[in-house]
Amino acid sequence: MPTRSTISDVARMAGVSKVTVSYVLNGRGVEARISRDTQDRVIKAAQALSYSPNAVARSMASGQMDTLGVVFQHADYFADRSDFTMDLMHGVTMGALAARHNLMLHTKPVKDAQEEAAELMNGCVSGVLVLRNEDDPVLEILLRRKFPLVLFFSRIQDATVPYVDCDNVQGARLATMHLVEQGHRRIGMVSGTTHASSSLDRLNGFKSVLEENGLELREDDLLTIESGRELDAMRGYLDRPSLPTAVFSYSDLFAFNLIRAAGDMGLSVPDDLSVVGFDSVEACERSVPPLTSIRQPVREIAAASVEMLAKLVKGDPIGPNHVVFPTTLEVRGSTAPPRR
Amino acid sequence: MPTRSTISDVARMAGVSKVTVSYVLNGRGVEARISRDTQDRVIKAAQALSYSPNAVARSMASGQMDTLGVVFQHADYFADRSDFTMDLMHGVTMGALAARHNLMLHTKPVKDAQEEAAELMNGCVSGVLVLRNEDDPVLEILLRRKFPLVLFFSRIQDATVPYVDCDNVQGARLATMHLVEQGHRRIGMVSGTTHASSSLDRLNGFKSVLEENGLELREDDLLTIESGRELDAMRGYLDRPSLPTAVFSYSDLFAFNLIRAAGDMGLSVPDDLSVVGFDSVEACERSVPPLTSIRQPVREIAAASVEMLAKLVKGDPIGPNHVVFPTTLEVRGSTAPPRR
DNA sequence: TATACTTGCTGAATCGGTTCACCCAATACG
DNA sequence: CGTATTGGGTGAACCGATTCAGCAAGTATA
Repeated sequence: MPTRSTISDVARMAGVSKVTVSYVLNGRGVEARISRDTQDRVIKAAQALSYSPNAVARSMASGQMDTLGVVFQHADYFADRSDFTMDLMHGVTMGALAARHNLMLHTKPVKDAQEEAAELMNGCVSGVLVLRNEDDPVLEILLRRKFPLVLFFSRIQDATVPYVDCDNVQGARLATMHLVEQGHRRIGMVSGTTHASSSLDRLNGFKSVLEENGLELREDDLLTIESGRELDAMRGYLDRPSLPTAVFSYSDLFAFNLIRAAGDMGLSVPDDLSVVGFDSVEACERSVPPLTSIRQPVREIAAASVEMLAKLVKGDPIGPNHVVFPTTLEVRGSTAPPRR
Repeated sequence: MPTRSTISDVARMAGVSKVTVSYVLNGRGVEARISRDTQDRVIKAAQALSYSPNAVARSMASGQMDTLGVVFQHADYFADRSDFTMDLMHGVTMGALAARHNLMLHTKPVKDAQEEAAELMNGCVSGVLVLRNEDDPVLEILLRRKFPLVLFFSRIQDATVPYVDCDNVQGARLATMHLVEQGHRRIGMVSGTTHASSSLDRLNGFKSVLEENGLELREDDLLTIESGRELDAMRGYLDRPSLPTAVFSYSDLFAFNLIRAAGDMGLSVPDDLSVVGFDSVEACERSVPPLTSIRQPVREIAAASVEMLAKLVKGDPIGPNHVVFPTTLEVRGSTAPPRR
């Protein structure tokens, strides 16, 4: 509310023009050949008035903003208290810190994709980090309008669109190979929504290992969770006369539910059923049994995404426009050789 | 990057002036007496050009922004993966959604408080949500400059500064009364940093109950954790010839560490030592023993803070400028009557 | 017929900066 | 001594909206 001092105030006080103030305060004094003396006067005046430039006006004039947007799939992205989301937030904030940018969470309600895209492109952001998938309408509009964006934890067919993600195929392969090595011959999978690239990649990685080992994936050994009601779905999955001896789960969350469902059905993990998760959240260590899982470097991926986006909006070369981080297998107690 | 259509483009296409377009698109057509006919033409043109107003220019002209800032204590606020932080994020995003605002995380690095405050006041935000404490230099500057702000999960002496928080005194009282009711006569506390209002309030609530029950707080039964090395501090605390039979802990995190330290020292919880935490994080239920704790409605507090800030910047009456949510006691297995 | 409202719309100023082209004085060069 | 060159600085346009005062034409009132 209180009226804050402007560049004109500083100019007046220093006895120079706005232009001079602008140059000096932006460190372009030399380039604009402003004398040391004048520079000092300007700086003194600025300090005296505790002036600091209005970011809005600056953006308006220069067309550049120091803010990057972050877009999630849905408004209540933070509803589940997952390590994944926390690590993601930690990663993006650290990345933004390093890139000297602020971060904008797009939370203004919108009525349709068109409006959402408009909001994004017209917000005070110069680019956005997007966690969306193929054929997301908002993503489509942003791409069509060539708005600077980097996908993170997701990717789409169009290879020209930059993304940063972990190697989901490799992660799934690690998990599956681990099960194969333990001697499992009938392995199932609980997959995530077919709309997410991570889901499809993990499924493909899983299938590829089965194939390489001459193992067959029975149709009903693959459970696809589109959304919600997981526990019920898991129960249904396990309530069959003949079951796989091991299951690779799209996520740790699914895995925990699967283990719980197994318990409900009187199955013991890992004796009756080995389970591998994905994400290696902290709870893996405390769960009973501790969950074998695939770790992806969430913070690093998030930070790298911001870094890439920052370069992109700045016009710097971004190097490769696909950055893929490796994953690692962390063996805990939920996997064991199948019972004889 | 691609040049986007401006209000002038729309004006040209519709054959009217920019002014008219502005009025129509802002739904002020009636007020400005624009004919239905003209309005239609403008709207058509805007759609044809898929125009949407530049938020920066709009803010510049109107002096209002649709963005609220969020400021935490430190840059790596998301480093610990706590339910508290997740719930806070969930709350603020939901609140922002309801208030039709975007949210800005201040992550640009700064060299001092002065610069940080300047960054905040000059960023594209019209007000900030602040989680800071008494005599925080940034907070001080913001207040001195009368920049719109709402404290959340914290408060300061100055009663004119609005805040939203839980009733920390009452929460501490609930916890302590529970221990007293169980028959404990010597009760200790692990307190948090003396810089945080929540910490002081909980300590005061704790002390008040002791006093009311004629119980004395021995000096060495109070452990104050300023930061880090908690586990060691807990060990030191417990490594004494004579111990309290119960301890109220500032947070669940501290409580878990205390329980762990107790285990290390061969003490059993709750047999040798009852422990009450604060926050009632999810892990309370899974821990061994499950942790008795005080629940505060983090999401509601966060959402209410945003709501209040939104009103504040809009100039609407905010009602009471202190909003305090009650807390509840959740009894689990970590508390029991003292051993005879 | 003159006056007063309405209706419908727009010109110009403004927000607070940035940027480009250009100007003036002083010194250097030939 | 005339012409470049350099140092030091500024005027004016512009970014894309908003807002207020005012104008012109048409209708109602007296």
